[in-house]
Amino acid sequence: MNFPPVDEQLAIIRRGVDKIVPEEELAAKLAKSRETGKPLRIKYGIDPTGIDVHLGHTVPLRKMRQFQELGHQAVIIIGNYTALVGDPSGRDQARSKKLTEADVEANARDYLNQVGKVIDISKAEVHRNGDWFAKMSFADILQLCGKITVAQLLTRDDFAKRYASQSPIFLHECLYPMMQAWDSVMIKSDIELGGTEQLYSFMLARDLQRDQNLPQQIGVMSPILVGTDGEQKMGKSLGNYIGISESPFDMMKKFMQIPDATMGIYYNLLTNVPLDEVATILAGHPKEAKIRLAKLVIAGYHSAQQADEAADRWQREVGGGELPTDIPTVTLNLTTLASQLPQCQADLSNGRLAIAQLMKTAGLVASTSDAMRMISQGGVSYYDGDQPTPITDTKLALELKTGMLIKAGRKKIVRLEIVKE
RNA sequence: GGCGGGAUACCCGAGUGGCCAAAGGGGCCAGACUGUAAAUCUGGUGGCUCUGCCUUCGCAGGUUCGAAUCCUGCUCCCGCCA
Repeated sequence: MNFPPVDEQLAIIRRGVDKIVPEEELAAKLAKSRETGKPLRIKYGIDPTGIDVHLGHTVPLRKMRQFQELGHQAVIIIGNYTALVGDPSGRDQARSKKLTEADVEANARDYLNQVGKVIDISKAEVHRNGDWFAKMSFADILQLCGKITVAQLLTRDDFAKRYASQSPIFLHECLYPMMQAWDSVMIKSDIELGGTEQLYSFMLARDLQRDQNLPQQIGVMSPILVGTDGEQKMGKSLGNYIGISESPFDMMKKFMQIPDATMGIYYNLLTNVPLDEVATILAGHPKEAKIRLAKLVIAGYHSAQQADEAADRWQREVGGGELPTDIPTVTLNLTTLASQLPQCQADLSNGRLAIAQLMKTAGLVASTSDAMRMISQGGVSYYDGDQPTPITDTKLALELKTGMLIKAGRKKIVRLEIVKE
């Protein structure tokens, strides 16, 4: 195996990385691997808790990919056993829901599928930590526990906080970092990838590796990726994420809405564009820079062609104000509608419907009050042909025609299909 | 166990008998501007068969012509003491 020179490798590894601990050992490890021709074993562990992989998750995974491209060995740990515990990292409270083994396995497969879009899974080793944990006896576990003190555990920020505030810390949660560290022993990792919040577990792994007379791993920790709001950590619950399984166009729209100031971080962490080139790009027009960023990332999960198409479509439909190409159709059955909306029967028998009712029925708004507000603010129009007709009368009884478009606000639009029976 | 404070709309938070569908801020929605970024400005933000009507201020009851506001009980939260 021929590895690139250590300096070159270091430059690639360091990019976009927050902390390398201990940093001074990294060069030596790389040098040794280069001399002996032995690839380093790069560990990345995840808990199969049902993850919809988004760009935030791809940051360490991309780092893994880079290691693969440098010739090192990717080792993915599926924490099927640890998933039964729940990672306490960064949590102020113990996790409540417990997963079944079947859930965990299904999640694991789904996860590997998604991960394969970032790393070369065919060249990666995949282990499930249940393979070794399930075999351990209680005596084995006790022995392992004997290597960690409570004081050590309490150096963890999250545990310390919970302890101080007298929130419960369950014993099985205390074992979580130990298990994660033991994984490193079992697979003889040289480098572990993860977020900065993993520092404690990474260091514990070093202790256990030393205890087993193994070379100690180095933690390579990525920063947290901010979400599309540019402020908070990308995550599902905040709705500020871009999922890697989303359609090119959906990704495109989300990319174009990130704050300008966030582009630099995204370029750094989500692309391989050399950093000096990134500086040049960012010095140019922000819109162009954003489109370029979006295309680069989208191409990685779809294809360059699809990325271009998504960008063109965005220019037309969003930038250019053309009607979208994927307007959903709403079918209105006048007969059933008449029974659902008795107060509108007279209008319906003439093929008409009060605009607020129409908007609510079509799912454009949540309530008729909402519809009324939007109309009075000039946010609603309809297309009976190519040109929009603004609606200003909140009580308008619109004559319904199949093919007619109703637009509410900038983003919502539906096509009507009228059925009479 | 004792003492005290609190629970208000998506969130924070004002409101201590009528002028309260409830100040203010955040968020969100619509409009203007624009590169659907940011910033800024305007309006809006319980529901409805909407110039009016109905429901909401932890839960249940009571006082009153009238209650988010007063009284009683209950639930939950937070401080301080034991």
